[in-house]
Order: sequence, then structure tokens, then C-alpha cells
Amino acid sequence: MEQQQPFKRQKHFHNRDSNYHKSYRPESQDLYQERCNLPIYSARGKLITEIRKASSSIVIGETGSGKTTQIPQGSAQLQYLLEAGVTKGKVIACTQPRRVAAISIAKRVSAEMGVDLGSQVGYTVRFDDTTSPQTKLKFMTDGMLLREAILDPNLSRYSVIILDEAHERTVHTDVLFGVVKAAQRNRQTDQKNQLKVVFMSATMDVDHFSNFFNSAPVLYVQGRQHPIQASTFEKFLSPNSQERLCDIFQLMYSVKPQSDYIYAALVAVFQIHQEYPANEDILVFLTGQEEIEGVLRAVNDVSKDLPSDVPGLVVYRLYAALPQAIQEKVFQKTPTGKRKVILSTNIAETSITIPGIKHVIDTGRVKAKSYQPGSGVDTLKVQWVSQAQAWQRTGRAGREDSGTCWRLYTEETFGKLPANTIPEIQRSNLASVVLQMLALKIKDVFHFDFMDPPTEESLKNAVEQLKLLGAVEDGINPKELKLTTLGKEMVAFPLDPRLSKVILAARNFGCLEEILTVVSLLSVDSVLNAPSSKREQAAQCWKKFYSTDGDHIMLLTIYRSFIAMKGSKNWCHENFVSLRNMKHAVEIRKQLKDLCVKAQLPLQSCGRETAPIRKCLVQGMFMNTAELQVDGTFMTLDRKQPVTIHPSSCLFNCKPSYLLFNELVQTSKSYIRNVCSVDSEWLYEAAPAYFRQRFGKR
DNA sequence: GAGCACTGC
Repeated sequence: MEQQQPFKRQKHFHNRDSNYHKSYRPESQDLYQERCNLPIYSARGKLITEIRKASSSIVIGETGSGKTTQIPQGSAQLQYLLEAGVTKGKVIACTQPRRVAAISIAKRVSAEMGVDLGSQVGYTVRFDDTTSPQTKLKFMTDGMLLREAILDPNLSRYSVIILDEAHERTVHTDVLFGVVKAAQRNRQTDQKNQLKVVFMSATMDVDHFSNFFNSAPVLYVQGRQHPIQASTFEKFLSPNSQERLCDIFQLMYSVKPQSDYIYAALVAVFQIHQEYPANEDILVFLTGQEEIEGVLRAVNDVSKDLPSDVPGLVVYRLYAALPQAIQEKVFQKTPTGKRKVILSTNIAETSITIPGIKHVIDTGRVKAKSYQPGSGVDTLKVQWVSQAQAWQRTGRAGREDSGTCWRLYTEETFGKLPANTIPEIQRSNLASVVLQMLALKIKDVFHFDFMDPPTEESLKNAVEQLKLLGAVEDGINPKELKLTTLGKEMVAFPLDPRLSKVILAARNFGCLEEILTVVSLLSVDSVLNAPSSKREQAAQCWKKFYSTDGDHIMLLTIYRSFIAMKGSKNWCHENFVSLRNMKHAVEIRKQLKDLCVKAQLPLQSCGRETAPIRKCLVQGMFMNTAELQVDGTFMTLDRKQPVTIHPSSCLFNCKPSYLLFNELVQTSKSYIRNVCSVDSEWLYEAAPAYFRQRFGKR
């Protein structure tokens, strides 16, 4: 029996971390028993032996199989055995796509091993590092490991690298795939310095993974215990009670296509409500804030008219922009005799786990951003989910017990959905990725060993943008690229390269203090946030922050007021400013400021002047500019695309001759957000060649 | 006159 160690409470700046741990804080005396009950526990020894034999291996197992906590621990014990010989002094890294996961798993594993968090077991995430020189097992975000790789491309501190949740295919994990493969190859010749790699994933794309990793052996971990029975529903037909006693997971498809998935979701909620015991909670997947607010009203309206003998409903919303306190309500215990209904975006797919969900309603839709390298515009559209995503949603029901999942589309439709979601790297702007790759000494980015390569056009676009910024130039070999002095400086900042350039340009305009604030606020979700019921009042209130120079100056005013009010929660509340996002901006600003000090940039202020700030923004964002037309509309300078100032901007209804914008997103129209007015002279000064070539001499 | 999903350094 192992030693028990109570959980140490760690203080985090982000209070957003707290709710995720709620479902993950078992009593320590139950810990050992809980571990023994994990599907993986009995097979653990055998798995570790297999992992020990192969230089790379792939572990496949569903969420809840225990692989995330048990494999790193098993590897750590293996490490102790090997300590004397092969891997002395080296560390085992285990990466996660999300910081909350890295933190809570580190806490869990240190408790299971009976050691203090921060001693042999620790975690490293942005703004928070609990590791120490004794740390042997380190949980971290994938982005953090990628950052470390820039300083040490062979990852020589590590003996084993475990990439967990590899099926999620974040940009960071995808780049790491190639990086660890290269590091492993480079370290192969030295017997005492070899790197072992373990990829852990849910059951998808097994062959694809194994092919990429030189036919690495695939090890399976048993997952869900409930057999799944699929059937269809006509008019929300309920399965009979006899079947339900058989511990079978019911998967239901719609017989006919649903023309209105929102209406169908509403009907499904009330059908389940009438057919199933009131203590069984429902989770509904919808696409966005507005949709969720609408369904919330509708459910509440309908439930008012329910007969008095039908149990009541308690409806909760769940989406990322929702204030923390309201998000946490989904964890509240439902009053006896009432049913909990949660209306959620795909935040509940992976990021937040709500215990006790018995029924999932899947509309089959998701709102997703897509990027076309040709157009340079991001679009935000409601799309069909992939089959893998549908299964992920299904898996949110019946985690402790059997459950049901209602797919509001036909089995035929499901069959036609793409098997997997397109990896993020194939639908993102790669400027930042390419800059990082060059810093990792990957000179030929076009032939990098990607598991699923992005299009050549997309890579070319990124290189083009970096050249425009003066970060990258052609090497001696025409196929190879190299970083310029400026490019090397830009790599230090965890920002979009355009914003890194803006920060570095501030040294020439004497306004780094202001630029740090503006860039930090541009890096977080909108700090202006109001509940829909108080929209008018909020809009009126925000007018006192407005600037005729634009949103960037408005953001600066908000930040200054926030600091003057000493970060007062009340002030935020009264002014409809998001305290959570402001705190996040403060944290980012501190990190950026530290990096500036390291880079020896002078921390100067331009006082009340705004021109230096706007000139400085132009240095990095000159390609994101629009010109006023004779008819009063705006047109982007580079692609001559008609755009509209977003109504949330303080320059909405204003007509400056030239505008700089931070974002162009197509929803119902092509909107530019976060805009400020600039002088045409500044544009030519910032990028003479670019403007001369494109628009001719004035 | 619109309403932006999610994550990360």
C-alpha cells in the first residue's frame, strides 16, 4: 500500500482553473481503491514492458481508461530502475493540449505517488511553474515543450517524452510530432542518450499514426464498459424500460433529416423529460452564445406550461465567454425531483467535464473558424461536426453508468460526415508556426516531416508575411530560409509575429509602456462584456472610454482606469468590463514586459500623445489597412476587399481616410475589428517597397 | 447596426 498525501492547494492567478478541478478532487483515502478500479491498472506492468522495448510506441485508450495518470507513473518507476545506468539525471515529460489538464493531472499523480507537488512530480505551464531540480516527471502544455525546443532542439533534458491527447491534433502537437522524431533520430547514435517517445491517443487514425512513427507498435487500453446499441427514433420514441436495465448504451439516430436543429433540440429535451426519471441530467450541444440564450428562453417558456405533475427543469448555460461564477453553476447539485439541463457549446466536449450526465443531445453542428490562405480572411460559420467529434460528444454521457445519446440527424448523414476533424494546422495562418520552425533550425519548412502537411500555398503565405515584416530572408541555398536579426528578436515573444514586430518597433517611437498595454489587451478576449439584458446600458457606459483615434486608444484608456481603480471588482462590474480578461491581460503584460527588459528595450512612455502608438502599430500591421472610398465604404488596401467597421468599434459610423485593423472576420459581412485611424504617410514610411510595388508612386 | 466556437506560448 502506498503512502497517501493530501492535496496541496496551489494558488493560481486564473480563477478559471478552479472549476475544472471540481470533478477531479477525490478524497485521498479513496485514491488507491480508485486506481485499482481503472481499466488500465491490471495491464499496467505489461504495457510498461512493451513501452520499454520500443523506442516509440502508441497507446490507444478512451478517456477514463486511466492511461493519462498511469503510463507516466509507470514510466517514472521504470526510470528509477534505470537511473543508475542509461538515463541518469534526465526528466520524463508528459504534454497536454490544455493547461488545466496539465495542472490537475500533475496534482493527481503526485498524490497517487505520495510525493509533494513540485518535488519529483511537477508541472510547467505559462505563468506557472512548480518544477524543481528534483523533478523527474513533468507535466506541461504542448506549447511549453515547443518553446523549450527552440532553446534545445534535441530536447536533451528529457529521456522520455509522452505526447498525450495526440488525436486532438493541436498546431503545437503537430509540430512536436516532427520535432521529437528529429530529436530521436539525432540522439540515436549515443546509446546513453536515446530518447523514448510515447504517443497517447483516443481510438482514431491508428494506422495513420503508426505509419508516421516508423510503424511503432500500437498498445490498446480497455475503455468504456457499456456495450453500445444503435437504433433510430421516429418521433422521439423512447426505448422500453426492459432494455434500459441491461446496462446498454443507447445511441439514437433521427429517422428523417431535421430541417431546424434548434427546434429539434427543444423537442428532444422535452421528450426525454417526459420519458425518463427526473434525476437523469441532459447535456445539449449547440453552436454559440446567441443560440444558447435563445434556447434557454424557449425551454423556460415551455416548461412554465407543463402539467403540475411533471418534475421541474433547471436550465444552465455553458460557453467560454460566460462569467466564471455562472459557468460554475453547472456543477451545483440539482434539487431533488428536478432535472438539470445544460445548454453548451463544444466547451463541454473536452474542456469541462460535468459528472452525472445521462443523456446527450447532439445537434451535429459546431461553429468553427476557417482560414483560406488565398483570401486572407477568417470565416466563422456553423458547420457539421466530424464523426470523431460526434463520438466525443456521445462519450460525455453515461461515464459512470449507461446512458443515451440522441443524434438529431440520420444515420445516413452521419455516414457522410468526415471521419476526422481537419487538423488545426491545415486551417490556420502559419506565420507564427513558420517563425518558430525557423527558430528550431528547420530551414526547409516546405519539406518538414508533417504528419498531415499544410498546403504549399498556406506555407508560402506565411513565409511571404514574415518577409514583409523583415523577419525572414532567403538563405544561400534558394530553398532555405533564415531568420534576420529582427526575426531572431521576434521569436522571444509568445505573440503573432505582427504584434512582436509592433513591440520591437516601440523602441523607435518611445512608447513601449503604452504598446505593452495595447498588445496585451489585443491578446485576450474582449474586455468589454455585458449580459444581453443590459446591452443598451453597457453601450452607453462604454462611451466614456471612446477615442476618435480608435479602439486601440480606447483599450489603453480602459486599462489606465482599471489600474487607477486598483483592479477593483466593483469598478469592472459597474463599467461592464470583464475582470477575468483584464487580469489575464495584466498577466500577459507582465510577461511581455519581462521579455522586453531581457531584450534591453527602453521602457518609455509617450504620455498623452497617441500618434506614436498608432505609428508603432503601423510598423507591424501595415498589411491590415483599409481606405475610405468616395461612396463612404471601406476597401482593404492589399486585396481591394470591401469591409465594414464592426458595430462594437468606437469608430463605428466614423469615416477616417485610412484605418488599421487587427482582425478581419467574415460572418454576415466582412467585418474589421479593433480599428484605429492612421495617416497615409505613416504607411509609406513603414513599408515603402510594399506600398510602392502595390499601389505605385503617389 | 452586429452579436466570436475553442485552445495555447
